[in-house]
Amino acid sequence: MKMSSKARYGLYVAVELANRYSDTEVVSVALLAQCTGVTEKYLEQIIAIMKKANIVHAIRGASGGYKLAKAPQDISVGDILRVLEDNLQIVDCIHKDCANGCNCVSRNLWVKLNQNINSYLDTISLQQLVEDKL
Amino acid sequence: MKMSSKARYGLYVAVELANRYSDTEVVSVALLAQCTGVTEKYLEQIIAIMKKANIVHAIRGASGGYKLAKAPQDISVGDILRVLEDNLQIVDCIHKDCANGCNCVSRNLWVKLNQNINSYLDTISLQQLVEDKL
DNA sequence: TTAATTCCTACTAATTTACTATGATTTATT
DNA sequence: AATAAATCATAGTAAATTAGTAGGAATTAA
Repeated sequence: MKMSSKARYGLYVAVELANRYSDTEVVSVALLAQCTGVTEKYLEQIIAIMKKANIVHAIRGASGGYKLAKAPQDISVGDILRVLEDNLQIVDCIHKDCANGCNCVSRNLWVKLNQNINSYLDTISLQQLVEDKL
Repeated sequence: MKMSSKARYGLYVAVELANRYSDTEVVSVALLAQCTGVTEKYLEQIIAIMKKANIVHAIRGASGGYKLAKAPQDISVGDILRVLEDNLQIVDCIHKDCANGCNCVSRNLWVKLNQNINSYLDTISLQQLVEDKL
């Protein structure tokens, strides 16, 4: 039950973009890689997922880069982590038809735990996170 | 960020033992394996961890088996999952000295998320779980 | 003495994660 | 038009973790 590097790095990227948030400027992967200490190539893949989920917006070509698709106060940490961490689902069987062995009282626990985690992470905006107001 | 099979199976075992809780009777691994659909050999390893953590108590020899070390209302789901799921720690870097790259605002988030998960799971006793009163 | 059980520990197969690598495409700048 | 700086797309691989399998020793009730 570890948060993956993918999700952690993705959040780091979001934090860096939030710190540099502006209507006009974009940030290159090269700079994000430098700030986060993650390779450019790996970040590209992670950012691609975030782009697809409309968390970041890209400008292609020379002097292109990435920016947040919305203002930091309008993006929750939950929004970001869900797209990078398999919808923040703690166990797979919740939505599966697990006829065998799946103990239903435990299953209810997983559902509640999921709700707990998601609703907590949804209360925190990227803005709050960068201002360290948790 | 998936709960491991180890932790899930361990909780299933705890639920089965809670359902059969009595001062005198013990339950064999063979029966637990049958109820949970997990192999005896794998359950043995999982139960060994739970025994070491004083969650279950063992009686060796013929007609031996396992029982809960405490009453179901005195064991929390958090108690069980922590011993099976690396102390329910969502990221490793929290207690490490991560000089490079570790973005501290994110780190605070992991700490809070951990607290959130642990405190939720600590409010739920095995008794509540088996009575499905979440 | 036997059979039923827990206990101990080494090994292995499968899966997932975390990258690396290559190159195409796009676009501002000169 | 050429160049350079950037994103985009996708295949491959190495490392780590997870999830078991396997064999047998130790214990104890019957």
